[in-house]
Amino acid sequence: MFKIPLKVRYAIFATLDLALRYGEGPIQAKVIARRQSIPARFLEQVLHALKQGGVVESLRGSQGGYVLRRPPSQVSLVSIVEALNGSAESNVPDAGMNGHSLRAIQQESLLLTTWERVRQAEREVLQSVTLETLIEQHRQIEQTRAPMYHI
Amino acid sequence: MFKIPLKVRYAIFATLDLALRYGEGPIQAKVIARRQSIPARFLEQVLHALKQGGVVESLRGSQGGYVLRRPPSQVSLVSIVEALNGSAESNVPDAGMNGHSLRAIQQESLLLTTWERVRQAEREVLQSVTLETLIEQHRQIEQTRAPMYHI
DNA sequence: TATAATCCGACAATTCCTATCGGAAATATC
DNA sequence: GATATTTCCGATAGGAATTGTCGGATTATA
Repeated sequence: MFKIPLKVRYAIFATLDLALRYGEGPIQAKVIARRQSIPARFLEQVLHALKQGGVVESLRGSQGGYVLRRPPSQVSLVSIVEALNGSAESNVPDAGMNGHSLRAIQQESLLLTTWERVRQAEREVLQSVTLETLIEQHRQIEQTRAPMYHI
Repeated sequence: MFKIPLKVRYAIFATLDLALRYGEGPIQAKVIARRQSIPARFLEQVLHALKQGGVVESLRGSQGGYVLRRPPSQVSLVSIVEALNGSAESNVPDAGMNGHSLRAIQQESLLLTTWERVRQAEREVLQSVTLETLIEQHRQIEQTRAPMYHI
């Protein structure tokens, strides 16, 4: 239905990178960018947004970098996605609503109700997936594939 | 999480307009556009897409117009949304995947799995809502609000 | 034939996404 | 304290998607 914005993809890969090294001190944006093939300057912005959203912590200055604010098992994808959307994401078309009839406004609010349910459904799925979940799945895939290379 | 594209909003309002007059013969795009405050020329395109998606039927020539292909209770929002997206909507970044490591590809497919679940969740909600559902809700809102105007 | 409608492709305007850049602020290290 | 390193912040450019317009072809009614 809806595409994954590149921003979100980058954010997940970056946090996944941090998760794999959780507890080993801060990691620089530049390093993550190289490892994950993400435009460095763009990733800076993404990480900054993640910081504002409380997903990561930043340490400025030399030897600085980024760290997950909580263990990978506590970081759900919904927190990442919402950090990037500024968690404002008002879908209400307040502007352009001038001169519309009461009927139109009611139709509008009706639609919003439905869309709210859609968003809630999205949230529930994303909330159920954490960075640890992804890492775990990743490991399982590798384990089942590894034997195949030996045949 | 995700915004409602205007296209989709228009499509729902248009089909809702058709639903309210289901069985009364074809309705012209121009008429719907006026009633729903939608740019007429743009609505034509939207209705055309809805026709390709099998949601509406069109009757060309004088006295022509559009008709729902099925009764309002049989038209779910998912069919409307998918009609507008051409139901292709591949989210796979096949291009730009060159030179990526196996690890990156696995991460990618991992993400796709999760996103597939998100999309499925969206679909389920949208499938559960039909034009009749919306009309019914609309009536209920009006009924509960009507008494307030008399106070 | 005249009129009214959809159909179809092209295209313009606008908004959003992606990406880059320059420099300011903060911090560790020497 | 000086220097190097790194995040922080705002501006902005390029491109893609969305939104909207237009002209005329096609189809059907009367």
